[in-house]
Amino acid sequence: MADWLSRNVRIAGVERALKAGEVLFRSEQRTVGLYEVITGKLRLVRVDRAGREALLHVAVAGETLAEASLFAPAYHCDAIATTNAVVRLYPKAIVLTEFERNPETAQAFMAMLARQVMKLRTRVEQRNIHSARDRVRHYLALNTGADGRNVKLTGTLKDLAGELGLTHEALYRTLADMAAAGEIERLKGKIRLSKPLA
Amino acid sequence: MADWLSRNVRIAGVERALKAGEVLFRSEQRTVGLYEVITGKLRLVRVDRAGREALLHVAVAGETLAEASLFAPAYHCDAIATTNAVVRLYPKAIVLTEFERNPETAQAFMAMLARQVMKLRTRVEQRNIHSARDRVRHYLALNTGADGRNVKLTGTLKDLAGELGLTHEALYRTLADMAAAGEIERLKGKIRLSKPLA
DNA sequence: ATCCGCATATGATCACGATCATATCTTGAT
DNA sequence: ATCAAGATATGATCGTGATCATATGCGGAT
Repeated sequence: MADWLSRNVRIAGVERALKAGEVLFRSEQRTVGLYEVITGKLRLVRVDRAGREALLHVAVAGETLAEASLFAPAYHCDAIATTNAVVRLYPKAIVLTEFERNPETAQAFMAMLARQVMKLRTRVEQRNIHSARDRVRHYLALNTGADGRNVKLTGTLKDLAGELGLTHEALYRTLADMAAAGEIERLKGKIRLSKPLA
Repeated sequence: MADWLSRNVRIAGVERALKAGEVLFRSEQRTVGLYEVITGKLRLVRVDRAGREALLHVAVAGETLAEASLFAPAYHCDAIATTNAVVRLYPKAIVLTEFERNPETAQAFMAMLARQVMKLRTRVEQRNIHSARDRVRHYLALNTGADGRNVKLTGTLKDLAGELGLTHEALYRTLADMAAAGEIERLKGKIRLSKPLA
């Protein structure tokens, strides 16, 4: 994570611990930089005057957050710790001058953003699939290893369910059904497709 | 659209017309640059050996496409015209040297990518909302004008339904219900919230 | 060895959005 | 003025994923 930033930037990172519920920044505040989530969860929300929150994103450990703040004078949403959390701040001025001074860093950052865009577009597309089974198939098809047969599972099935936009129950059932139908094989820490596709 | 690129880059753009079904590029091919969709629709897919397609994204007019190709030696998916289409190619070398020569262009590009990431994250979050009504509420809350009361509708309701990941029928019904319940007012080309939230 | 917390299941029920069908209204072209 | 195509509705039915409940398995802490 944060492999996009040069050593110069990384050493300029400032860690900060947040208690659950604590506010990292609020809309309209002057931007100080972008953050990396080290541990815990933050939520990005837009809040109306009545205090209702509209959820924009939940950032978890390893993710970067408020990238657009580099190019804007003020934040456009609120960031609030959902759990106890630790974040690392990369000050705007340092990052931007590093980009100017060292085009390679700038390119690495662009590449990281471009990859994220790709990934997110794919996820949006995945959510257009209504059938749980087809959604799982879509995920498996896009995550097979080089052999086109094995899909390594990182994290728990519950996490995967969240990533797929399914309830864990639905995922458990779907996987059980697919295994019963002989479509997949369930191994320790991975899933194997019965008929490889690559 | 493409307001991120400097004049130098824009004039280097090369247009190309595609017939429906025509392939723009295939996975593994050497990258020549990124594209902007001028008219029509392209789909980005990953194809397995059996010829099955896994849809990654559908790019429509105004969108940019294959941004990550700037930083990779080969494409990682196939791009196929779904309709007759016109695209404009911005050659990799020109774009990249422009980034080095003119940091402002680089920053504009980064900013564009960062905004896209934001937007896509928000959309993914929106898709986590299951109730059609709440999904519409989420959309309205995030798209009110400065007065916190009016939401301008660009395009048709059908388009909006697609953006929300609902069928048009579901959206029509939901809007009708919300209007009947006095939650919203339906004006020409816009929707007004009965109780403003900002 | 025991206990606790959480992941993993699986069952029963239900709400709700998808789907298919049909009708009206709007818009633009000729 | 006429016509066609597409957007906007609205009705009826159905499938399936969400929800609530309950049980078991498993790993880690003490």
